[in-house]
Amino acid sequence: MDKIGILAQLNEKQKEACQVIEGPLLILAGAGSGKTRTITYRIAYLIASGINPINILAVTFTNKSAEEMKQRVQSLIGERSNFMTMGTFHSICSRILRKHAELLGFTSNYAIYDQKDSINLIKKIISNLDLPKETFKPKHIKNIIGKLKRELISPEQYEKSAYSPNMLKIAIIYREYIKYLKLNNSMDFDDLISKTVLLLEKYPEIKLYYNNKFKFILVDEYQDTNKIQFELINLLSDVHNNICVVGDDDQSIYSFRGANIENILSFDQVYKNTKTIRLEQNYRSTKNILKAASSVIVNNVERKGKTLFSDWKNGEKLNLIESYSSMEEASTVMEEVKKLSKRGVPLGNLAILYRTNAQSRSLEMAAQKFQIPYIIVGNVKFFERVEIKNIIAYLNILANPKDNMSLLRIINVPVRGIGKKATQTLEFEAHHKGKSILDIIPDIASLDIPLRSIKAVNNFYSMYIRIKNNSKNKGVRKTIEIILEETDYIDKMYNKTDPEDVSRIENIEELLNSANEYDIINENGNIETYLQQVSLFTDIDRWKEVSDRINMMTVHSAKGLEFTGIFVVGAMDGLFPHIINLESNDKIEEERRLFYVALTRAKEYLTITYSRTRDFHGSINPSIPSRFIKEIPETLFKNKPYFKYSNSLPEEPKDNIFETNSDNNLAIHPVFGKIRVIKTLGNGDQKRAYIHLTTGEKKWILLKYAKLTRMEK
DNA sequence: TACATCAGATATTAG
DNA sequence: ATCTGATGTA
Repeated sequence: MDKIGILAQLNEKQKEACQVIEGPLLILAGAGSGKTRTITYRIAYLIASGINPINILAVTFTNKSAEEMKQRVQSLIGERSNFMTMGTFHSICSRILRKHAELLGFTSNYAIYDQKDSINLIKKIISNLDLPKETFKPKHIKNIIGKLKRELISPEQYEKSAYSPNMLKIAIIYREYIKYLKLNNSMDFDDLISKTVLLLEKYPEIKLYYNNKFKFILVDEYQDTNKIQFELINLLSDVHNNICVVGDDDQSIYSFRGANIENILSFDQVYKNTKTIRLEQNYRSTKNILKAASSVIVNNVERKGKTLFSDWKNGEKLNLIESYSSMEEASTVMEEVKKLSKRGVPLGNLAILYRTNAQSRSLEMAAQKFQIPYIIVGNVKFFERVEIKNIIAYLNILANPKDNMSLLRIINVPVRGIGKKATQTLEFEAHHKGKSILDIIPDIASLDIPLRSIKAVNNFYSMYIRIKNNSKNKGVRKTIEIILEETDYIDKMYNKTDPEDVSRIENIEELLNSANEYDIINENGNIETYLQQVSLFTDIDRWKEVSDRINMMTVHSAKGLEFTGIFVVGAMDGLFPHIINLESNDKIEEERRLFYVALTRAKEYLTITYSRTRDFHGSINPSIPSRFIKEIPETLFKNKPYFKYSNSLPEEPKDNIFETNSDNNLAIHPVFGKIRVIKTLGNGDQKRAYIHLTTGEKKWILLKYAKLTRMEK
């Protein structure tokens, strides 16, 4: 397709976006305004204008969207597009780092640690330093370290700025953490970007090389970039200044990952002579849905402000459904799903969106009860499942023998008689000598380890060597097969009658399939590149829209997607907006943006549901509808008035608080009917009871809100 | 060393 | 309700 053909398929604003080729360009693209379309056509237009695809860099939010964009550009201008560079910040950086790892004291086969790996490592460091893990919570420390890395603050700098003893301790943990990663030739997610920035800052010739390579840079979802990502793009675009960013300040939802909304809000001040284009025509949603979404987002103060319009029909009004419990809510949603499905909407065009992953449980149960095929995206992430991580750990030590973390993970998995004592000695010795554990295993005879374990370790080592030799140049799938065979993994680990185990085996099979796919696509592939690709893969990347399964995911995962029908469930104050973010206006505004993202995923049908009670730690708490629902004009709803129950908390019963004792534990519960109290916990406001329902089900309830009446035995 | 059992803490979102 | 880590037992 030529330039004219490309432009012919766009509206005026979109055309304009294509034709600004040089200099900084800010595209403010509202929800559903054809953003992806504009970006792909703009890239095609650049290439059609004679720009070499090799000089184009496009940064996307997920690997999946990079892949899709590549396909679409290719269908517009053909095979030439293969020479572009496209990917997420993390994947692009990991490719750059592979080339230059030596300059930073790593080798190109470095391993990438995910969140869990990092936290495990921090846990270990904290216990090695004999620090109390109550004060130094590993997850919290990980967040602090991540933040420091994103701001390029070294442990030494942090130490200098510390104003409390705990901060000094954290500086030490941070220092140890970096040391350990380097010793293991490993990087965490934050390193991928911050080390690339360091590389470009430190080596002007490398910076110049990439500036000349990536003469045209495009960044999607710019509202969710953070400081270090800004820095990276700034460094890469320094010479040519052809930087095009696309985003929507109303959809900035990743501040917890350091996303800085200021990046987009002040882009035109940072980059002089910025051309700004607003895409305000919405092609996705019906007028009613758009109105609802707009009336929510106008309540935010921190925004550039834009008005979306649509030529589409008004469409159906929104559905608002109230339930008593999360189970009832989930069931009602499934009934609605059946209705839409009967009206001809394929299940694959529907999505249920929720604020927290934990909410997927009741939805999953209801889907099973109603026999509705479903797919849950995210939650327990595929590559974080134990069975997958273990096999990946075997691959890791083949690719990067210095990776002690992976070695320790599998040295006794499946169990082979190498216990705590033996691994501790190995670890201590390796640390002492500044070597990796695999390095010192040949000297094991000289260590203070019981003979039985020495034998086991030696057996493990010779197995490792066998796997290493047999898998040379055999492809990833074959390598995994050899690992499974040599370790007798499936037989030793799993019992084929246990349904949990069956699904674990299925996951391993899925891993084999994906490895096979990798082998086919990458003729010159190897374990190292496979691992780097895989460790940056997410569930949304793996997700394939299938026509006959309903999609369930968090609102965050749904970013960038669209569906014919959307169900936003759990729209309660304290859940959405989440209780943790009620403390400040900034945070509530982000929750509101998140709600806005949820609503704007819908094309034709939008249902919002909430429940009067909320499950928490197994107990049931009262709750009220989300404040965001109240920001939607009543007239946009099918059903009104929309609060069946009163808008306040259920009244607290004064007299009927049930106290159980050993000789009388039967009661009548207002919701569950006849129950047996098995045990009670806590006191006063926190008193909870573990009850046995006549259905055989057991659960926790909060006594404070349960009107219970004593019954004779 | 391996496995069972129990107490205690604990869930926001995610590359 | 579920997960983790500590303790006890074979």
